[in-house]
Amino acid sequence: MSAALRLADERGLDHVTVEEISEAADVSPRTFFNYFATKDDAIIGEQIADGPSVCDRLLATPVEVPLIPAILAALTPEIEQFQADRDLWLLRMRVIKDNPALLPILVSRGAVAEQESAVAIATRLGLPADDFFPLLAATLTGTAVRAAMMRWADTDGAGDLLELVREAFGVLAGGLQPEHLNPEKQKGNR
Amino acid sequence: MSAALRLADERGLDHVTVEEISEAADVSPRTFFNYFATKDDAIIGEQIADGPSVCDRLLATPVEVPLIPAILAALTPEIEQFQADRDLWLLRMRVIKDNPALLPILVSRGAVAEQESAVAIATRLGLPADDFFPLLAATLTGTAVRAAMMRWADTDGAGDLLELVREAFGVLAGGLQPEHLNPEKQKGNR
DNA sequence: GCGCGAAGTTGCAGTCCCTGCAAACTTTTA
DNA sequence: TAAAAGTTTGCAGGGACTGCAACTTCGCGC
Repeated sequence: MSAALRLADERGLDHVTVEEISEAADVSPRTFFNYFATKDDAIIGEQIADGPSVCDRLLATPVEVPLIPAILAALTPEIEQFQADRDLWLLRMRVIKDNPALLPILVSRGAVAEQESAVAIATRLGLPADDFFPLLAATLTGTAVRAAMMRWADTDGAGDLLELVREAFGVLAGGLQPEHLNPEKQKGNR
Repeated sequence: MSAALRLADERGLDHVTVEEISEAADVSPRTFFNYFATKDDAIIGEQIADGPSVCDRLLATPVEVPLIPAILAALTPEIEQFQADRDLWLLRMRVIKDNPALLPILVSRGAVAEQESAVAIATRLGLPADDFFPLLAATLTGTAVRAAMMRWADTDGAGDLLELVREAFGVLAGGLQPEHLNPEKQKGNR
């Protein structure tokens, strides 16, 4: 994975062959494919295998807690994990940004987790499993997290990822009003 | 495109080769690739080449109109176009649902348009082009539209797509409160 | 140390996606 | 009717990916 990321960052993903990656990693190309189904998978990584744990945490949160804070709380440990693997993720996001074909793949990985989250949200709210709202809530919050990560990567990890996610959730909770952005910055302005 | 959709629907995308598609369409495989960069492109289609027009309409809407209604209005003609090509899109969405690998591609097509919309939103609100909010608003609304389309396809196009999009935007505007869903249905309940 | 089975690694053959190039073919224009 | 412009096609080839069978590696009881 590191070999793939490094080479893709240096030369661009399509100018790197699986043969080169495997050579850099000291394995045969065949072995590469024993671990990654596709070349792209070596860049994206196993992914936020958080599906289960996020859902578990979401279900464990008391029902009194409003939806958005509950989701945010359930997500927090994952976010912190991202920050812990800061360099890995910044490199990964840079490569993804330079190879737009990868972004959709990143999204689709989240889609599975979102599907599961949707079910958790439905049970939380006592809605039928096939209601539109839980799905919508899951995909929208997932998008918010992803946007925050992009933003984080765009600023080279200068800001605090968790804070960015909070901002994004704030906008979401506030009904997409610009005023709800950057609450802490606006505090300083008043 | 129809040949590709038909065959993919019948057998599953990975059990159809480009050679078969081109044969069904009475062209050579080489010609296929003159029109579609990838096999997947034949399924997804040229796509919502609405990028420009949606932005234009958004910029043309008076600034007094709140953001969400403005975006909804700018989107409406496209949505209606989807409904007009109902069968095409329902088939397409079914194939996409059966081949999850395609979903990311659909998303990425929208991503370009979203990027442009973000700029339009920024100018509309008088925010700097690199502000977080416009990007967030563009990706969130894009996600809402996509979720509505999925929902529409899931119900086999039974409901009204535009109405579903309105519901999704309502949830978005209402800060992700379940109460904001299905306003017209709730009317009947009161 | 020695067989032995499980697990991991590799090579090979083959399919399919996709590309550049140049030759044919078709249509338009003069 | 001949040249120009636009399309379609075949061909050669690179690279992703898979199934299979052989080969190494490693731990373990003897």
